[in-house]
Amino acid sequence: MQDLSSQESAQVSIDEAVVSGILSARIRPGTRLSENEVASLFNVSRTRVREAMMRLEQRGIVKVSPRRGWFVVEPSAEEATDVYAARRVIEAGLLASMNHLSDIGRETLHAHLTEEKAAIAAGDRQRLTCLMGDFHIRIAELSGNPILVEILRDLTARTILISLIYQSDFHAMQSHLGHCRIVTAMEEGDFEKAAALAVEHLDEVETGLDLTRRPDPLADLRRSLSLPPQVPNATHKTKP
Amino acid sequence: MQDLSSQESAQVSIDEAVVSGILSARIRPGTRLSENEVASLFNVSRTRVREAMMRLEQRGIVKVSPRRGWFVVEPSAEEATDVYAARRVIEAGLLASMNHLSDIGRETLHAHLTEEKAAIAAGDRQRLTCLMGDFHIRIAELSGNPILVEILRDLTARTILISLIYQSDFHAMQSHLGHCRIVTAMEEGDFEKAAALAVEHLDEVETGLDLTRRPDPLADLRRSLSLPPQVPNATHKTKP
DNA sequence: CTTACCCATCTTGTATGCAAGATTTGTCGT
DNA sequence: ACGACAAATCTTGCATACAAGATGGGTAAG
Repeated sequence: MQDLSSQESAQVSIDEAVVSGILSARIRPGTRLSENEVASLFNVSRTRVREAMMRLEQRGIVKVSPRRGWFVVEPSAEEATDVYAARRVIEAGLLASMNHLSDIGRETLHAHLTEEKAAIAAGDRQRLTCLMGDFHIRIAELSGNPILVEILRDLTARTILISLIYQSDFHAMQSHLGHCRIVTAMEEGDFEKAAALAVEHLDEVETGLDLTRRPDPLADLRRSLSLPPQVPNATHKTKP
Repeated sequence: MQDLSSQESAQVSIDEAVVSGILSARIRPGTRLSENEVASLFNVSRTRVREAMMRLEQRGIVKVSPRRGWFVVEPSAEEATDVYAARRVIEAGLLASMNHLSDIGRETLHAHLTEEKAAIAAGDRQRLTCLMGDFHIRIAELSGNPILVEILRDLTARTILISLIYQSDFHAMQSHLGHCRIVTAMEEGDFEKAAALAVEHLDEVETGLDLTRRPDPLADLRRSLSLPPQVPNATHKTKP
């Protein structure tokens, strides 16, 4: 996660670098990933970049616009609701299927909640985004099922992209409390309740989205120029 | 699905052909997929075959053995249990999250059960394998969530590979009855019960596996020579 | 000033070439 | 008859070359 741009960048897989960049909210939805640029960053030929992109496309993380380029996906409103629905199904099923919380599991979750609290106190928004997603991956890891972990990791990545598009202001404290409630239910051994809370939590987050927003193709430039984001109707066509 | 070997085979995607071959149990686990051979079958260059293989690998359907070749996966016993566990989680979560069975949904499911019955009557085992998997995909489709459909399709493909390795004799009627029970519960509007039945059903099928079997690397040759399958200790090392 | 059009440039799509490693087969020695 | 060794063959890994399409900028016409 350190020196991706180093010329010696040898063992860092392209796939991991992109996913990690998304999970930590360093890469925004719609970001263009030029085969040539990525290739030179990793000191490999386009071939390997393309292979990575194909895999990432299969995972729903990037998309190709024919002969135009590869872009980090910008989930549509419909896709966003699909992602949340899928997460509700899988995470609820996962929690409901559990019947025991191991000691190290409890420790892991508590450590995570502590980190969340620290990030809230520090006001580190990027780190918070990352942690909020990680929580659900931690839970998946408790199942010990790598298939589910993989699925939820990718869905989490898409969730982060979604929130970067549609979330005007996210209430970190609310999410944190949701996580706390889930963990409490798990500690009580009431996994049905935990499942219900997870569904509720995901509903809350989804409700907090503004799905009427269109992804802003100028976001990058806007940010570079330090302009306020998403002024509703600021096109030049004002001619009364 | 017809003329893959036709020289004019144009619009059939390689990915789909492989997956469809697995879902219909025409391709066995461990089958070698040579880049050159596939390329000439589809009248394309190795490049596109490799791209397809990369995607299929990401989906857990093929694996590459470095500098040796691409092979349809032969899930280990551990992977097999992971696949079934994941299916239990997702399918149970899916059913539990439903609250309504539409009319066309009911029709679709009934039509499917009728097909199952017909295949049992006809004794068409290959078709049965295909239908048994399709049932769960049909249910996923009821959710209208393409993400879940895709996930379950791939898990079903792996399930079929698993049963080809570890299932000595599969009790079609038992599975069929399991499906019938699930549909009945859904028609009663009792989706919690349907979820529980789905878990039970998947447990039954998983229990029916003989996970001590090792995948037989000589299966293809054995079948070609019309030899009895899986003679336990038939190595040449018999020297008393 | 606006609009239409064309060409230079940049992007991916696909094929091909070459190198490195694995496997197999044939041969030789015991 | 058996086992070891070596060369030939086949496999993927990766880079590169070239073609086709998309984009953007400049120019000329209205």
